[in-house]
Amino acid sequence: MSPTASPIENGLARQLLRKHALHLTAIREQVLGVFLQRREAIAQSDLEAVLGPVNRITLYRTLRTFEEKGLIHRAIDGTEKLKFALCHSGCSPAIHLDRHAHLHCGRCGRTVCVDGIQAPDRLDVPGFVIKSAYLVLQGL
Amino acid sequence: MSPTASPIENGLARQLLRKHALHLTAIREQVLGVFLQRREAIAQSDLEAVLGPVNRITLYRTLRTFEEKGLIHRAIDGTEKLKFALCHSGCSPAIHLDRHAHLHCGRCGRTVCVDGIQAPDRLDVPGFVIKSAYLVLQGL
DNA sequence: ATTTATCTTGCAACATTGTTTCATTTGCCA
DNA sequence: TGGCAAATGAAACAATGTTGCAAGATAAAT
Repeated sequence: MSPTASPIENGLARQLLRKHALHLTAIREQVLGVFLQRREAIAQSDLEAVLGPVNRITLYRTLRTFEEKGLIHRAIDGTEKLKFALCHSGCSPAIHLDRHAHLHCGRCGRTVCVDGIQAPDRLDVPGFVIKSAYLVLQGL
Repeated sequence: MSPTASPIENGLARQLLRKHALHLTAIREQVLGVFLQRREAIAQSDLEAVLGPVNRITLYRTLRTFEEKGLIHRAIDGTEKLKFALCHSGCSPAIHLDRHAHLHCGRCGRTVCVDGIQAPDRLDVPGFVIKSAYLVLQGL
């Protein structure tokens, strides 16, 4: 029994996978389960720690596939680690709306999303078209 | 003759190094010269491309030293590459003020700083203390 | 100018992460 | 259930991050 398994998240995970035309496999369910449970930015190494001995390459490709299909997106938090976070409803495979703030804690290393604070969607810089915006706040 | 050498930048570079109690060496002058000349976020691989055959480890440590001493800081631009940008006057070795916007161009890959746009410095999230804030805008 | 203490460099070596190819296995649908 | 497309895992390699240590360079004192 995985420490992250839960009937509710598994159901949601299956729904999501089906919705995005992805095969239902063990790792995908597990990974998506973690994202659904802990609603924060997660790095591949975090997943490996939680899920136990999973294949590194498969996990790598699982994340890329999820990103490609629009289930998750990259979450910038100022660390060197690449993290991913669950997409909200506004995301499509092509365009990721990620204007909300990412709070990165320098102490615990976690990164949580705060929807209340938004990055600006307009700029007075001519010739620059915003595709997406990130707001990263470092603190404790 | 390095393509990045210029008497003005060299002078500034030496000043900066002396100010931060760092030994004056060839690589440090060169690296700082590039930062001074191209005022945008630069990755180690960019520097290697510009400077030619320099020692990878030395360059790595040069950047870390500069960061540690408060000459440069990490610049987040949403790519997986770690980039650095020159510190402004408001930076100290301990605290990097980096509230201004980073515009990252998905086409040319460059990241430029725009001081006019600032990330918020206050939050209505209790228990979270902002140490630094980044605003990343992706576009073209 | 020489010496000396300290900082800096470069080599070697290793860890981690990113990435592709290809054969094999698996999930899904008719 | 059979077949096709998708997904996995092994192997292998590239790129990047990181440290210890000996040798070399710098700055400051003599």
